[in-house]
Amino acid sequence: MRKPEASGGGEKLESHNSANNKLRKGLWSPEEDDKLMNYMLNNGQGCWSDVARNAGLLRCGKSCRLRWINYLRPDLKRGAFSPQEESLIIHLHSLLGNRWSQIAARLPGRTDNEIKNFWNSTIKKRIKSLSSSPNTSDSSSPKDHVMGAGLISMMPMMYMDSSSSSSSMQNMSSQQLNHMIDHPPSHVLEHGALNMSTGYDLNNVLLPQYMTHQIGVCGDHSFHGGNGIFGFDGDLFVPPLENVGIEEKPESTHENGSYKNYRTENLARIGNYWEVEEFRMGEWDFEELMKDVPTFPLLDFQVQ
DNA sequence: AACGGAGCCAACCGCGAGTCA
DNA sequence: TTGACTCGCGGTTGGCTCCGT
Repeated sequence: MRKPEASGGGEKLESHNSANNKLRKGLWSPEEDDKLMNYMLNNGQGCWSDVARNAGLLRCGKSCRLRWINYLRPDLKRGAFSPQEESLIIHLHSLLGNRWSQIAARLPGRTDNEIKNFWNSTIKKRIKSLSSSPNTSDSSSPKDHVMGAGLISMMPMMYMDSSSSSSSMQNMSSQQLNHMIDHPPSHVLEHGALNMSTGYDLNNVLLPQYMTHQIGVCGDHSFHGGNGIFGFDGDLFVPPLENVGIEEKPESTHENGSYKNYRTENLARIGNYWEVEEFRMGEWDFEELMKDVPTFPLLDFQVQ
């Protein structure tokens, strides 16, 4: 947190304005929040520097925008991330990398800043701590199929080429691991860890393990039954992205289309977790998938 | 009770992209 | 085409809170 201060700065160009010497920085006071909230509710969003001026705030437009988006917006969801949201973030991060705004757009009520902070603190820390766990080298270990051990075996492997070995992952320094977590190799972003047709061995550890953990993460939290984020209906596993707005595509499109739905053959329950004993993967072309990204439905507050 | 370290998270910063005159 | 300006994004900072000693 930053202490409120009455210094200039903020937006580059606004700093040219001598009046900006009075611009406030740092934490927002309740009075400022009230002013901005009232203005936004009455007038809607316009030019942010006008918002700042017209609302009677001694803030730069940029600061007003940030405050509105990250804190005052009425549709914001408060509180801790649910297991489903956590799983979705991990999944989306594996697809999108550090594109927090795009990830946030698929989590109603959550902001990019919130997700970024959550990732950098909670998830990254968890991944790191688990990476030092001796269990993570044995992908066949049952421990690997439950929440916790799953995250680390999932994340780095998603970023690995199938020719890489899990043991080489273990030899990575934490710095290297950090960098890889933050910056997935380009081949992952370009071709996608989910591009089943290019070099990812679907029949062994990589994706089965990943999918297992998606399930494991959810545990009893509404996964089974199809009402959760990761809907599960009969033996058809619905890819999470579909549930957050990707144009639905028929299952039979794998020849010319972009992907085919996952299909689980058998689910085995291990304690509170579900494990996929065997399932098949269809094709899911990442580039095709990403073509849809800009066309995802906007959240309500974005459509104005 | 006091202290210090670690973690969290609100907010800032710099940059690139888009728009318009 | 160019420059001024705004917007939005991702990375980073640093103050507050929590927790262990």
